[in-house]
Amino acid sequence: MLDVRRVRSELDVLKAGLARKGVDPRELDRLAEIDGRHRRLAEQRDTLRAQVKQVSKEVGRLRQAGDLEGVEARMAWSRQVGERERALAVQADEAGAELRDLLLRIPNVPAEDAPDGAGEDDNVVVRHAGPDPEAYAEHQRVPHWEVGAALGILDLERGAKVSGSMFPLFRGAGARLLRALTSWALERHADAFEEVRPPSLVRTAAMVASGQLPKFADEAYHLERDDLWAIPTAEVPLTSVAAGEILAEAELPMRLTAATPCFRREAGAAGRDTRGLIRVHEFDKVEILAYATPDQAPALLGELLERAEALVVELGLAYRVLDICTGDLGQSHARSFDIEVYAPGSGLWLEVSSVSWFSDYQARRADIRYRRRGDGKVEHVHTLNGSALAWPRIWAALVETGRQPDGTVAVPGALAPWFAGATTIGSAL
RNA sequence: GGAGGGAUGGCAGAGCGGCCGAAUGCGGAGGUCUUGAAAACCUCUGGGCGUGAGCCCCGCGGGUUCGAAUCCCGCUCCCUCCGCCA
Repeated sequence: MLDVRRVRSELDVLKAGLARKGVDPRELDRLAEIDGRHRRLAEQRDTLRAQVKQVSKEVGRLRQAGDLEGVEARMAWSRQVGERERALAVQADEAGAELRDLLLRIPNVPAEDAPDGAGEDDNVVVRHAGPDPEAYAEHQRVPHWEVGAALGILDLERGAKVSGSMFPLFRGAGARLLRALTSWALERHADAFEEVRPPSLVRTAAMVASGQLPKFADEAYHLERDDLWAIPTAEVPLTSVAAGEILAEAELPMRLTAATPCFRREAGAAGRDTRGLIRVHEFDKVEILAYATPDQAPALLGELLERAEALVVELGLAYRVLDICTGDLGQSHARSFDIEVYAPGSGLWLEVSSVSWFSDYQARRADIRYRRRGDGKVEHVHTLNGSALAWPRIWAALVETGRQPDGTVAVPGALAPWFAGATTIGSAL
């Protein structure tokens, strides 16, 4: 969430910044109004409270001295003031709750250098590598759901039987391919990232901290009986690892990586891209995440993007990198880059990674701070994260790109250690 | 799931309803001394809100009271034992 103090000191700057995300400036006026009301009430409450405290101390003293009349008089007075104090406290709390609720819904300010734009059509392609979409051969023009069914490595019907549509079931070499991707990616990040295996079910507080709640509750699976949420991404548990803590600057940047299942209801996307693996309710993903000082953040954003990109390159996929425009940035995001791979059989660019910088927006929600080395001051960290990578869409692109004239699929060289000598899927395995 | 015990500052650990935002020890920072270091001694050392007076925070949320770290209720987490279990 935003720093309320900025609402007081640089309201116009915030309005201008958030206007780039399409936020109505009147939202901020409302925020300023509630903040002012809250502060006035709190001040009045504190004044009364100070009086009660002072008089209460006198009561103690007078009782020691044996002045029972003085005690009675002050207790009566204090009772009255206390009543007014409680009434004001209720009002102040209401205003405080309203303020917090609004604050949790107002998006992060985009970074200066994020490109302007209204929506996804205005995202900027900053890099493009690999064959052009037209350059693929005819045998690569088969969609992955057909390739997968023909080779017996993807069984969407059985997945649907067990859990419903958009719950894929991988078999044989198809399942092995997913496992290989996860192991390989974790090992590729092991040089600088601590591997974590976090819980996949989290408390409401964790969902609020990273920004999924309160706004996007419909997108997440909620286990009502236990009041737990199925994580939509490892970002959620990893961001809350340091929640409520004050880290030492020497610990930063703290880099974490995790492979987890991800669950998404896709409530807003009913009927769109439902074919094959393009949009599913459950998928596996390796996430990389960092806590950093504000100074470290820009370099880390580049580092995370490089890592995600390197994986796509090693898998031999055509891809492009998009600089996400202000109108398409997520609520918590200050800056994001997406990586899309080309799937020649489906004829689609598929988003397989989103690398983002959240400035101190998530850290404020999660209350993650660090103590500066020099002056010992405490301030919020910056958080950054990225997928590296999301596997079902990679699986789709890999199967389509690697399809050979005989219908088998070539195993990417990077994954050879997991395929026991086999170089193709479909023949031997 | 059942029974009991616990939660206090970076850590350990005191705390009678009022003089407790909190003793003491350790740790950390600075200083004196020293050629340097150690030891010793001295000082400082939680977070948040507020322009300020001041206010809030002793796991979290309520309550009792003139006044709550301290009493009452609910919740969470940790430990021990029993049950169940991959």
